[in-house]
Amino acid sequence: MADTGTATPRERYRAQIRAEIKEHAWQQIATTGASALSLNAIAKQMGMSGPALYRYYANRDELITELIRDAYRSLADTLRSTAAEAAEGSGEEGGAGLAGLAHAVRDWALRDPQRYLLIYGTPVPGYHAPDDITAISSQIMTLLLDAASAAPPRHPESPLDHHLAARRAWAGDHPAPPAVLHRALSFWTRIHGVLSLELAGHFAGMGFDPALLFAAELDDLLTC
Amino acid sequence: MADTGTATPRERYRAQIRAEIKEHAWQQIATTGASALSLNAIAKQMGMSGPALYRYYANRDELITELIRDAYRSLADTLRSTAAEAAEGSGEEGGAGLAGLAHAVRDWALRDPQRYLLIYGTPVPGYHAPDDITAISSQIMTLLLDAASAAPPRHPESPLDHHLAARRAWAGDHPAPPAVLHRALSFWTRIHGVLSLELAGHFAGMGFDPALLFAAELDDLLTC
DNA sequence: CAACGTTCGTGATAGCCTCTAACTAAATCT
DNA sequence: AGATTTAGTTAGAGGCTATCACGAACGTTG
Repeated sequence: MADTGTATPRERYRAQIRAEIKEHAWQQIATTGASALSLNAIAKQMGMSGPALYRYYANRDELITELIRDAYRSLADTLRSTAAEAAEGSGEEGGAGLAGLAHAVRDWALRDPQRYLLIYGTPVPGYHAPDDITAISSQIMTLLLDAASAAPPRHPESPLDHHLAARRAWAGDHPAPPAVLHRALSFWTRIHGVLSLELAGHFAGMGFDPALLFAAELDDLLTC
Repeated sequence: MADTGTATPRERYRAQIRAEIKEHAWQQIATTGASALSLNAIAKQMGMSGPALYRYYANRDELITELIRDAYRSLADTLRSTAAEAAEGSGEEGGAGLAGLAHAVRDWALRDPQRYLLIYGTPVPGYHAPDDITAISSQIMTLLLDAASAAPPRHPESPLDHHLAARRAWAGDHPAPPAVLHRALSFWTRIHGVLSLELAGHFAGMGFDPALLFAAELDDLLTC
């Protein structure tokens, strides 16, 4: 994560403490949620006094921003390697790429639900992510567009397709046709819809298996 | 909301103060999010000292729970009247009910995004809603099932349908066939997926019109 | 090696928060 | 009118974020 190879001992020590702080932060977020994250509590857990943490993070926001950045990076890495494996294994099996990405996202999210919700959950109204984070999120979008390009479009072009064709700046310089832009967006929203309701516990008392609903949603998305 | 007709003056005064507190709370939530809700700040806004509020709400959690309850009630009322209008206007126009509900949900959510996110956004890990709130949420589910029943199933039965047929307790005593249970769940997850990403601001920098994506998603949901 | 500047961690402190407790004043009930 | 319930106050405990001044450890450099 932080290259501890080439640096002064002081910088290596500093990087290690920062990493240790983040570990405690993740642990705390996993159990109490991001809104209850306490720098003070982390400091106590690490055996030092409260204000000491401010040597490593200027404030609570900066720590949370770095957690968000790491979460995005982790998701992007996961999806990148999933896409690479899919491209290697089967030559061009339309939709297998998207299915692989879908399951990779769900596995990643279930591994630490609060980490997913830190990215895609309720945002704090004032917060604006720095540019390098939005860059990672557009890397993720590119992966989705690549996978969506492999699956052939099945629908006649919708009014949305024309709209997207004109406003395709968010796709960067990706050469996907309008139908693929649409397909990637729809994939994103549908996966997020079923997954976020599961993570938020809205299926908890209902008795059915969320994995089956996810699979059905994915199947419908790919074959319909 | 609270029946101020039949009660002692003291009870009416109390109910009015509680309502006033909630109004300030909603205002605060709309601008700073639910996690930053401060009883102290509300008290100051109302011109009284901090601890005075604890005469009306035992603690912060109780206030937030009541806000969640009111939000659910408001959404349920909105959808109920939308469903009633749809049933009255056009006799049985398959899918018009679902489309009406979808737009009603979106309009309701856009009117106060934080109110939607209070219900369907990131939950506090420890929190468990009281029974009367889950009762309202199952009323909403019943409205969805009613509307979904009107639209004929277009798909062959999926493996999920069998699963849902066996575990239909969450549908209460609703006589919907398995395909309709599936349809209602899919409607919920898809509407929530596109809507929650919009409300969370994930489409903000992308340039396209979220309303068109919502409409396309709804159209695909109904016609496919 | 010794002096120096940098960095780390500390306690003290301000200001915010939730929430409790003791007390006063007002309204209601008998 | 007197007794009781209730509303609101201040004081304060304990938590939090964050700043500041200070001493102690560290690395570098003459």
